[in-house]
Amino acid sequence: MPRPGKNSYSDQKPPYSYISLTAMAIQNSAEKMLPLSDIYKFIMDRFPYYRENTQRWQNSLRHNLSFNDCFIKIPRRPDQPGKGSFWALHPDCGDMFENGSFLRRRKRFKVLRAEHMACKSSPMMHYFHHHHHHHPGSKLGPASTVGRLPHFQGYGGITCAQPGGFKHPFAIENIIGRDYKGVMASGLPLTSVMHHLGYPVPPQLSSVVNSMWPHVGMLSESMGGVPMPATSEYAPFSVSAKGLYHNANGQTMPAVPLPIKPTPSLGPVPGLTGLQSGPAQLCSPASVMEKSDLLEGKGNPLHPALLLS
DNA sequence: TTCTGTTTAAATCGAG
DNA sequence: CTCGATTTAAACAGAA
Repeated sequence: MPRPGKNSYSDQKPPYSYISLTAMAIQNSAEKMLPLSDIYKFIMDRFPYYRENTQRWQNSLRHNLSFNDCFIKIPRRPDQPGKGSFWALHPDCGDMFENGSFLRRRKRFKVLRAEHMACKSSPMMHYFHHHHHHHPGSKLGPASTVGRLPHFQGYGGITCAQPGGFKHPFAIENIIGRDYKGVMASGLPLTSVMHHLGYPVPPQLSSVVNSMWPHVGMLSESMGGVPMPATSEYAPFSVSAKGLYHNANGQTMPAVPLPIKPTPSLGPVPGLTGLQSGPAQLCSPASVMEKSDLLEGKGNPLHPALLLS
């Protein structure tokens, strides 16, 4: 039993890596994306250990955000106040936490230089292409490993912010808000809707976007059935409605759905490399080689902390 | 100025 | 022990 006043087990360093902690925070948010400050907040709120030496661990945290490709930056809309971008999980980092240890991943996914550079020059284009790639045709389908985020729901029945399953920030629901069903039913082109809502929709991307959005919805596939880890050191905590952003109409309005980071591919994307234009100015050869990529592994689910009480 | 974000380098730790 | 993931430190640029 933890003793009040004294250091208790809860003050010990949590058995999670910064990557895990950050992902927990992001996953816990309604929009599946958070500004840096909210990530800090999330961690400090439930892990007393991180209420100290903030300068140190926050620097490490930021390093992780930048260094790991599993985290992507999503720009704020001009009308959204606040500093910095929103951080989200890369759609393909689904198995990141299935490696038996929350401390470290088993291995990292290496990306080919060509693909890396390709995505640098045109993130959005690459993003869509990338996803188009492992989607429909795949033998694996929606609930398959690729293109889905892991079991965040169903932890011992403890609630998560998204009962219906994970909603990627780029998911249609998060882009156009809850009216999306009506919108889809209306038959209006997605790009029209996006444009109407103020999202930039490059003309040359229209066709791609329109064909892609419907599929992005598969990311919200719920896993469920994930057993609660035996270790209950870190009790569940409650979900606070963070990461929610509204426009003047009170409608949920996530930031611009435009990934900045390169989106590593899990496989070849035939015929797509020719679509980008211009050099990859943001992509230094060194970083291409060193940058970590998607995570891979298997084992367990992210856990306890995710569940708030 | 403080906060964000990127990057390099080195130390540390775990798994095999 | 080695390899590679993670952590820590630190320099630095840029935005709010």
